[in-house]
Amino acid sequence: MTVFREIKAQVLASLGAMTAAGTLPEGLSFDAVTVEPPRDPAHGDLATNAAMVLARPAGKKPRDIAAALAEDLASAPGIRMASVAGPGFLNLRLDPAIWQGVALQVLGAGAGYGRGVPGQGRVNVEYVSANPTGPLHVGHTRGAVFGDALASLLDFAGFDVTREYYINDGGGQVDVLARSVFYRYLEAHGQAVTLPEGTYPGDYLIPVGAALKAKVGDAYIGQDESVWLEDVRSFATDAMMALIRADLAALGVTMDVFFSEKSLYGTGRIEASLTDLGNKGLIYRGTLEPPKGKLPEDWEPREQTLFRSTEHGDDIDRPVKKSDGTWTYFAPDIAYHFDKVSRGYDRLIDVFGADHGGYVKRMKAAVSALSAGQVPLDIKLTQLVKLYKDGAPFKMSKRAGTFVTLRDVLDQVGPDVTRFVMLTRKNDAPLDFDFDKATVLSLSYPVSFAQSALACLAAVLAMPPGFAGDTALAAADVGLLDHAAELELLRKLAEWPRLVAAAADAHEPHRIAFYLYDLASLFHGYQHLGKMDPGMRFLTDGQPDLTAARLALIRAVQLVIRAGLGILGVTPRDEM
RNA sequence: GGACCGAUAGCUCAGCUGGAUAGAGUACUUGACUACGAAUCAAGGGGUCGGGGGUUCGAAUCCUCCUCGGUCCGCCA
Repeated sequence: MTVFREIKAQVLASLGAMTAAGTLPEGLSFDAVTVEPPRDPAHGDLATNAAMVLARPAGKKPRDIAAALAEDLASAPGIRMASVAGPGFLNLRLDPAIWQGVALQVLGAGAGYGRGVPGQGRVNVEYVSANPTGPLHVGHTRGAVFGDALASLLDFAGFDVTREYYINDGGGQVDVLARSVFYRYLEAHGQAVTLPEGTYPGDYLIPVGAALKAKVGDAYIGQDESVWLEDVRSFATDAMMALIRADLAALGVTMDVFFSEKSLYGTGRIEASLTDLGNKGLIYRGTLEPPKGKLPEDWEPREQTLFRSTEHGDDIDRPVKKSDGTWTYFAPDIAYHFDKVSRGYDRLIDVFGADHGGYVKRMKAAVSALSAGQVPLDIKLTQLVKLYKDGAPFKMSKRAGTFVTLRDVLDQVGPDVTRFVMLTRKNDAPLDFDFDKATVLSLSYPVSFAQSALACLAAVLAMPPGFAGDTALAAADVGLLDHAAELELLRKLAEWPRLVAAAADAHEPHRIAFYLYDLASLFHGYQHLGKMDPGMRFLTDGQPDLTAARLALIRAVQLVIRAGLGILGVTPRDEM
């Protein structure tokens, strides 16, 4: 039972009593009633808007309701004072024991403090899903970090999470990859080749060509594409996926499932998913309206096989077959999501780059249709990463050789800073990533801030003989924690479970990062008091009870910071 | 022509899904350490929340119309 739920229950009980006493009319909904910490701590520990949201339906003045509620709550256990403020806020000041008890709650739960109860449901998070045609670049990194942190957050919140990568190995781009590797293969045999336009020029394919030579010798030299294409494609795709997995591992990302698009072809699975839609009357032959505005030169109306996605919220119907009868890219994606739905997930999450924004509605429409509206799909778009160097925008170009890979970023700033920087903002806001700030000024980044708090905590907690162990600390007299700074820290710790639940619900891992920053900041302030005033040091000579209480508090802080960094995938460091 | 996302302090970003006087970091100004880690702390200045209209007790947040920036719009995935 968290503090917030406890007090909210008190408020609801009082409202119920007021209804029974006739102060409030019967049948009011209390759904809109919130009990939250006010923005300005001077207003009290908690505030409720009950009077204001009930005023209109009850036909009473907000301040009158608030006054009556205050009277009823004044005698409630744990509430020291209730006062009406502003237009009808009811500010509550709690018995300090309520907050002090939080330290013991944290110690009791240990690393699991704030963790949601298991059994929230099965959720599939698909992220990265970069084409297997080259190493990950900086744009993929954001999706990777975001998806990974979101998955960890949901896991912490009590969901059963699958982390999944969709390998786009079924389209034309892997044929291009195969041909590119074939040229490198010829090169490895000493032939002078110039890479034609439209192939992948990257150096990373040179060793793949050499590896192909080592595997097949000269068997493919002079042979027609029909002989080698399929084998080289498969060989090259495997090589690229090995590269990508290594990149992900360097970033600290591990997938549970790699799902191959190719596995959907020739097995009847695409057909089966479209049959399912067909049975629901959502597949038809038809001709799309030409796009408004600039008309493609070669536009002519053509009959195609279409998915009636407008039935499920899309703006126009979408083709699943090209005019030549082959599948569009949308068709295997439908089959893939059909597969995910049929694997029994309660909810699906896709993390896409911003360039897939136009794809969201049709994918949601497909999942809505395939699952008969039973499985919600949330699509999180990560906006582009704008690179800066020396304060100026840094252009990424494959041709100019200024292509910034995930490896480049990791080599410069390391995985922890990369992750934290990318997580200290919302996924749908653009991100400016400055190499200089991340390198030269990386110390001022929040990650270091949180890390330095951890280092300090570890140093202090390692020091005192006789206080080691959470069981010893759990016996501390936390009633001694009555300083304003201590109560502020306790209130922040009390928020953690609530924050985790809200962040998981909103699919917003960045809230964790900001919370950790705030918590570390409060800790630094608290720690500093000891520098000014010897009486405020953690280890107080001759006062073992006070020392134990303060160690219990900062041990709780340590546990929460570690748990939070764990969710973000940042390595907690006890030494800087 | 249309869809989606963004616009908050000089700069980089939060703002707990409608709450009270809009907050951090950074930069700037001022002050505080000879080590329980200054990789820190305290204080100060800095804002028409892109603009107009609307909804209500109350709007940065919701609805609507504009402006600017980004992404995308049948046979690339």
